[in-house]
Amino acid sequence: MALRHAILAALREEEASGYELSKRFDVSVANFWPATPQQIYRELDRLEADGLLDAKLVEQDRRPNKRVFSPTAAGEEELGRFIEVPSRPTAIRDDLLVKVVALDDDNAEAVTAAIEDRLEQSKAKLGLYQRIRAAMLGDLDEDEYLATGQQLGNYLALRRGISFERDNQAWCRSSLKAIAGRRTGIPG
Amino acid sequence: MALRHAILAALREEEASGYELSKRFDVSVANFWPATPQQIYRELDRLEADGLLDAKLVEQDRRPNKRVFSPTAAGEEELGRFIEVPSRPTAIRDDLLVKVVALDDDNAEAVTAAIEDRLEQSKAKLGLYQRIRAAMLGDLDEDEYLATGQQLGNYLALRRGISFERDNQAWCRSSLKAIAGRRTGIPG
DNA sequence: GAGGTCATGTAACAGGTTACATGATTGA
DNA sequence: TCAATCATGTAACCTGTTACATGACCTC
Repeated sequence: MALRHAILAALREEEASGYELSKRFDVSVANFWPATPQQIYRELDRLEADGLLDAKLVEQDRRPNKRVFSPTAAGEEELGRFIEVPSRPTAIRDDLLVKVVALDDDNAEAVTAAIEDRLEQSKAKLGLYQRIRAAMLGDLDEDEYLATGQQLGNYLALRRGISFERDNQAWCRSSLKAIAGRRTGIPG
Repeated sequence: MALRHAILAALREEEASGYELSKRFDVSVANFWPATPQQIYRELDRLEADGLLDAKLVEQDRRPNKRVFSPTAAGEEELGRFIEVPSRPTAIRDDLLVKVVALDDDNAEAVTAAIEDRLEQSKAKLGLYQRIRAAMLGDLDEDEYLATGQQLGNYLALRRGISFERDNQAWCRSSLKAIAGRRTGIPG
């Protein structure tokens, strides 16, 4: 049930509507807790019903009205409690590794293509993270940001995403090499 | 819907009952596609109903009978098709990073404890993976295994798990340092 | 005789995914 | 005028989690 807490944490930084929140999730939170707009809308309703969020209606001129949410005192407390209870170990569910364990002589080409595909995806993601990082750092270098930056938690989470993608790419490259090595050794 | 394909791939290596499969998932597949016994039993029933698995009843002497599953030709084909379709990017959902983005002066101690906890979990997991790796390698070294080992796909997936945990630990250590650095700077 | 393993399952629920609907405004 | 963006939602469905139940055997 960490989606609620991801939402509470995001709204604590800055209040937002469902639409705005889902945009923010796309760029930053998606790194560690992906969620579709539908999930977010549903959870916002529940959080409001449970008294953990305040909603206020903001009327706009040439745009649809929006409901802007921010945590209540109870919401802040709930977030505090969440931090105290033990985390379960990270669950990774990766299609690609399912394909890799199914590797055999007949599908080596398709598995290779799947890994190459992932490598490209990973490069794109890393590029995005690097741009977000540059924007966060501004004119500080990393050590300065770690010492004095405004959003240390966000920065640390972003670093996890960056090192994950780097690691991903290294794994893709070495696996491609290993599979190619086998294939050149096979007659045909 | 990769659970089905994870199961098909696992059964292709060696037929198994639901109980045996869930044990195997615990030790190796859990690395990239965790699943509870209940999920596995449900999916086995569906796979059989869809004609992708054959079930045979094995009667045992001093133990309950078991149903042992193996892929049908249609099951093999389904796995082949799965490998051809593009993978979605990995979804990581990590409680701990939700806590980290919620970091502030008041909860720094609790967040620190959560990271330390994760570091210990990660060490335990890495230890497990290393033991599995040693068992797979036997008396081969890594290069030899990559060139000639029987279960290249499994070995590559395991390597992903190992590097993920190493990376996890490096992140935990550097984050603990960054948070501690802040706290010594704060009066109190 | 208590607790663990072998073996399978039911039931209820929470969480995540996909498809679709609405309707105004803005920019190419 | 066509597509994109802003803004919110319903509905149906699939996947994952948790709790519980059964019963025999094995080991201490």
